[in-house]
Amino acid sequence: MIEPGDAVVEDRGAPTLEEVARAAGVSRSTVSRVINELPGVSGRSREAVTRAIESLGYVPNEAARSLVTRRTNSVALVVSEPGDRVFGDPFFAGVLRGIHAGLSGSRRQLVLMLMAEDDDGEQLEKYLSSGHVDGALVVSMHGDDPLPHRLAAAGLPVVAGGRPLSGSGVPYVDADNFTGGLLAARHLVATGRTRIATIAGPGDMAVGIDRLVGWRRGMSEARLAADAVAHSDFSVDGGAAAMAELLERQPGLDAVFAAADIIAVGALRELSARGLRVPEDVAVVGFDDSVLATSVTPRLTTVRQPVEELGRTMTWRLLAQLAGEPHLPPSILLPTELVVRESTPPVA
Amino acid sequence: MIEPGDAVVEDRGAPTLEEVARAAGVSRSTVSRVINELPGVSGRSREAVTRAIESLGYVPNEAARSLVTRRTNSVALVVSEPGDRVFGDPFFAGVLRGIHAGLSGSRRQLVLMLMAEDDDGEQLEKYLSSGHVDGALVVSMHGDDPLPHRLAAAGLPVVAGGRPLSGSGVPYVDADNFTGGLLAARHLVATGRTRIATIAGPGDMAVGIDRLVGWRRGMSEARLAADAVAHSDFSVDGGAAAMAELLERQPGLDAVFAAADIIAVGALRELSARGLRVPEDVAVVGFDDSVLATSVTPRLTTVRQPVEELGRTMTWRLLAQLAGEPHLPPSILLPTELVVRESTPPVA
DNA sequence: CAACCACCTGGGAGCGCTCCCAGTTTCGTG
DNA sequence: CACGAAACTGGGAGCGCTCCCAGGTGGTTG
Repeated sequence: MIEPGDAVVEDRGAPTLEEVARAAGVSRSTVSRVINELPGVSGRSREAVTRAIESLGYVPNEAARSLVTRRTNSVALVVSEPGDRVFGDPFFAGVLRGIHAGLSGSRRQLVLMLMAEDDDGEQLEKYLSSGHVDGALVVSMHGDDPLPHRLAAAGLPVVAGGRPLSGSGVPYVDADNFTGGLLAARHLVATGRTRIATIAGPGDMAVGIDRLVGWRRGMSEARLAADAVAHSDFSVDGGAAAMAELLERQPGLDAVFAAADIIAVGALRELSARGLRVPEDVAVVGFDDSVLATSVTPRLTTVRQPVEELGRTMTWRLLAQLAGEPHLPPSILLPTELVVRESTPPVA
Repeated sequence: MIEPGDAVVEDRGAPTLEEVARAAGVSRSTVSRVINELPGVSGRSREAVTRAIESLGYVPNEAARSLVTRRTNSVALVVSEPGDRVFGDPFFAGVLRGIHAGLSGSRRQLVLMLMAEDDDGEQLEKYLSSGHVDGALVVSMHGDDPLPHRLAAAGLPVVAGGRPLSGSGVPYVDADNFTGGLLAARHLVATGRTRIATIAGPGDMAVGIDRLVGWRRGMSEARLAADAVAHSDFSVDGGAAAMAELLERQPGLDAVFAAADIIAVGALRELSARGLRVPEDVAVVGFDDSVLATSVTPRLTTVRQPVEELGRTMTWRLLAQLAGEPHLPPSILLPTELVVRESTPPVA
């Protein structure tokens, strides 16, 4: 109960534009101009406003701003995978770091959206395509995921991380996996191996396919048979199983290109279990140049992809699109390079 | 140029409440009531509104709503660490999964905020404490991080993941690291080891301290000296270096408790490099029960902590607080348990 | 010195929603 | 059958901001 005579304490909520204006002795409009760094404000006013903002600790109300500008100053990072796989993956960690770096300085927030296991994306699609975010970065593991395309079709600016298998025209950023596979094959050939196998990634992912195709190309360049192929998911156990399968089929193989370091680790385990020495009996090349590559013995020759750069580039591409920049490349391939270590010495 | 006579196409933006109301033949208010599941709407109206919403594909404008309710329906996940460490860490991945699970069904978005390397948190603190999110989950690696406390002091509901070192009263959820360390020590004692060392985590983190203190307690229970202590960060190399240090100081040690599986992996590497066999010469216990524990040979005895549960509990605690629930526990400790594998057999 | 322009400033309108209150209808009861 | 209560409904106000336009002020020019 407020008694007459009580000092009614002023609402101590966040200060508004209006209050800043009053404190600075100018109008709402002028404060707004200062905040948005628009021209047409005298030095004197600008300074008064800046001081008032400082002393009141004013922070613009994003909701109010968003209501009128129809921009949210946020972009979504959509991970369309049960999450188990993606987080904890050093590859993804690097991408995320790149995204963050690319976003810093743009005053935009990152809204993380994980696809629920039981969700068909309906919910998510509706949410995203109805103005809650300005754009979306979609990291799909499975290249045939329809989500990126559907979001783009709904008018939301989208950049995919990794080439979507369905050539849907969604702009994407990816590492040059084809060249990576090619480099690996060429390197193994150059070291003198001839019975070269590969453990490719899943056949329904672009990474799986592209690296495999690159390897095939390298094999055919050298006129070697390119039929020792096994597939594996990105896990140690998967890699081990695939290695076992290859050894059954091709007991005499002398080299293997694994489509990921983690797969290579599994291969190492299986080779060791069978008493095969690396690199003396079998040379091994990985992919990623993750921390794994240098943690195992022997340290892995591997194909390095610019992970952080990938995240940064995705973000740049999206922000540029949001800024309405013309002549943006529809998609971008980042270079991969071979890093030679002890797992692939030249044969004596 | 719009010529007179041109059919001016109606703005095809997202439909508004007003339009839904018109389509359903009711008022704005009634539609609002339906959307917010408030009582006091006849079945007939409710149905008409539902149909209209469906057919127009209406999605509420969060900004407008947020402007008046002063709620944003989003919570921040603050990772106050350069990110390099945190993402890619399977521990964090599990926590994140738990957070997501805890959030699903609450209609709240997760806004990811990584602390920039060069930032002192000023920016972040200002942003967070001025109404941009309803609450924050703070995952700090370093326990003396002032951020959780400062956010809470600014009036933002905050739950910390991991015990903040400065006993600032911020509610937190953590694994029972003390008991974990205790269990590890007791187990090693029970298997017949007597010269037991530990590689603790960093001394400025609660995990480092609590696990160490638990181990010390276990050692003193058994009237064993608890002075073979080295510290390490959470990395393979750090673990190896610490192991080396311990072996210099205590050449005859027969067991080591590493405060993390990744540290244990480093220890294994160093032991192997020095020709010491695990478990014959030295028994090893890890912590986390991460995928690492079962990837190495021999598979590690380790202390399991309920990682996903941790994330879920943090989220639950925060949402409960936001909902204004009374009698919330200020902080919560989740149980840890020992998982025995081949790295710690009883001595013959 | 009138006329003009460039520069700056302030206030009104309105973004889409929730909340409040006043009205209207419907129903149960004496 | 009248009356009050309960159930439902609709419109106004206003959240804090941006955008637009109508002014005001000063300086330059013919």
